[in-house]
Amino acid sequence: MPKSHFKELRRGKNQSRSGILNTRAGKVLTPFFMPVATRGAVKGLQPAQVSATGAQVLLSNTYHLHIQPGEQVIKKLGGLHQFSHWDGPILTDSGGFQVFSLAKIRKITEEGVYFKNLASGREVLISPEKSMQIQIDLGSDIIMAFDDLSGLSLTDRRRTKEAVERTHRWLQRCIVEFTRLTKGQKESERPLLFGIQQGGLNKELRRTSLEFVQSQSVNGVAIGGLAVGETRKEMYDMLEFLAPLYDPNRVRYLMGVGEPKDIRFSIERGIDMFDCVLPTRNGRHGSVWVTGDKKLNLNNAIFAKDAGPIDKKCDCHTCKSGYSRALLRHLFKVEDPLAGSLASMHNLRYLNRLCEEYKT
RNA sequence: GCUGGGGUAGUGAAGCGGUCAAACACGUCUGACUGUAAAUCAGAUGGCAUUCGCCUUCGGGGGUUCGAAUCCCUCCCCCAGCA
Repeated sequence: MPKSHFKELRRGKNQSRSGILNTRAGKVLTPFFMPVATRGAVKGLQPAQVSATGAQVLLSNTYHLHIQPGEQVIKKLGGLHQFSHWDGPILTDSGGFQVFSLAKIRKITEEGVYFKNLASGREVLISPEKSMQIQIDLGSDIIMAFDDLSGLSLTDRRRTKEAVERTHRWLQRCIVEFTRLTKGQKESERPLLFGIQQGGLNKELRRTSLEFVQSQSVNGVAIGGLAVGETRKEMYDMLEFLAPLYDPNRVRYLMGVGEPKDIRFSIERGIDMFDCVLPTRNGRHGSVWVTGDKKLNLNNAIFAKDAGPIDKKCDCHTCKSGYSRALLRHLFKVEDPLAGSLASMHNLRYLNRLCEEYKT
């Protein structure tokens, strides 16, 4: 069992907790939200702008960076931190999500997953070992195991069971490869490895999977395969079910979530880490959160002459600088990318501020 | 003034006797996005009713025809060339 890298500092509302996660790139206060920088950059934002939203950790993607520009290029240029100008910790997703999101162009085998690279037409194999190698080459600080996300066959018990079992076998292969690749590194130099729990909407599978992952030599436990199309009630039921089963000494990461209310619910069910494309994707599409977890669509005509900021109570760069809803609507209408950037900063700040509420 | 080409819904632009309230694109309005194939996608877009449907449109006016945006006459306006 690896030395614990997580320290719980205090308990809060319901089952929430705050603590410190130690990574080789620095300490991180939990709970926290990670902006998504799939291809090495948070779309439309400079690292300093991302940092100013309160973000501590960035999430990048193994599959996409492997396809382009390739981990060898990044390694040669000093690693992902130097390449993308992000000094803080970086978590890389393993490519496991692409098993789900690119379902139409991939083939799952026991060896790994074959993806058809849409740009070149070539087949690309991502196996548990390959995923580890790529993430190590990228210089990731938090490495995710390569999992099999069964997605919406959530109700198909056989497929779900198969995915869970394969995820477990792949986790063991990931650990072996990770250990091999990091042999000789000091504890303080070694990246963290997180295992991913699956099980769809089947509680027994979820329980078994969580127990399995927590029995392994991993630094953190991730909940995968939620928020992929099931109802909110189904997701909440599962988070409620899992809450008492977590290892108290390890950090817990709910992958791909999400909406402010979902993050609140999850923090109060013991989750420490989140990531999601919503703040940035929605931001680019004109959708912003305002006090009360409400959503506004800045494209709407009612904002055409609205001189106010997105949210009077917000302390983000966009709101503090006095950019009006009218300006933002106009910039969205004329498709100026500045609109998406300003809205993304606002949304990221909204989620980071939400997490900060649980830190004291 | 002559010759030729045009005037179609917010814009551009199809249609050239019936299946035309009128393709398509843009614009506009609304919605959706949860480990990013996503600065993307979906729907609506003459009026009213919004279930059947009804009403008013294709520069203006007048004809032909069972029936016209589509054919004829006339007027108005644009564009090109020639005077």
